[in-house]
Amino acid sequence: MSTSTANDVRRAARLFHALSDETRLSVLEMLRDGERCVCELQDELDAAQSRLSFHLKVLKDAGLVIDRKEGRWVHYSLNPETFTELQDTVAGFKPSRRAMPLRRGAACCD
Amino acid sequence: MSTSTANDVRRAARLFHALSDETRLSVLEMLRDGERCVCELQDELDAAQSRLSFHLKVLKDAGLVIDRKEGRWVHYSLNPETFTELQDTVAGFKPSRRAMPLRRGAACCD
DNA sequence: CCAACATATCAACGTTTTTTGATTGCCCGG
DNA sequence: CCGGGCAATCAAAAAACGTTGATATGTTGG
Repeated sequence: MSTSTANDVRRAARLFHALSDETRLSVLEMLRDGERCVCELQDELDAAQSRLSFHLKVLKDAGLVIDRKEGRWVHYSLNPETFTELQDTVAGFKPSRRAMPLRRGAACCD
Repeated sequence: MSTSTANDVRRAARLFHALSDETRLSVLEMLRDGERCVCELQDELDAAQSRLSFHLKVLKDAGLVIDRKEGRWVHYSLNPETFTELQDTVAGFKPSRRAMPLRRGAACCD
C-alpha cells in the first residue's frame, strides 16, 4: 500500500503551495483560535484589502479554510478536515523503516 | 507557549515552498525507501539533468535531503530530522481545542 | 431609493520561480 | 595524460506568483 498516485502528488503540491506564503501562514495562525472576519484580519495583519482577499481565496481553494457570510461580513475559519489530511500527507513522507539498507558499495548505474 | 514568531513563520513558509512542487515531491517519494543517485532519479522521473539538479538543490537548501558523494556519483537521501520538524510544524497549525466558541451573533467590527 | 460599507474580482505590472541548453569541474578507466 | 561520463552551475527565456489600484457586487441603515 501507500504508493502515491500522480493525483496524490498533485493534491499535496497544491496544499503545500497554499502553505508556502508568510501572509497565508499568519492568517492560518490567527484562525487557530477561532473564526475571524476579513476586516479583523486586515487590521491585525495590516494588509491591503485586495491582497488579503487574494490570499484568502488561495487558502479557500486549497480547502484549508471555510467562509461563512453574515450580512455584509464574511467570517473565515479553519477547515479541520484538511488539516487532518495534511498531517496524514506529511506522515506519509517520513522515511520508511526497512528503507536505508540499499545499494551499498555497488556503483549505482550498472 | 506555541506563539509562533515571525521567524517560525518564515521557516515554515520556506519548508512548504520546497514541498510545493510535483517533481520535488516525486523525488522525496522515491527517496522514501532509500538512497538514490541522481542518474536513477533522472531515469525514473525522466527529467532533464539540469532540471533535476535544480530541484535537488531546492530540497537540499531546505534541509529535506542530504547528499553523499561517491566517486563520480552523488547519492541523495532523506534527512529524517527535517521531516520530524515538519510534522511538528504541521501539528502546530491544527485548530486548537477551546477555539471555536467566539464572536457568536455579535457583529465583527463594532 | 440612496449612500456608505465589506468584500470580491479584474487587469496591469514587477518579481520570483522554473525550464532549457550550454558550459564547467570532477573523477575514473585506459 | 586523455576521453568519457556524472553532476553542478550559469544565463536567457518562459511561466507562475503576488501586489496594486480600480471597479463590481451585494448589504445595510437612513
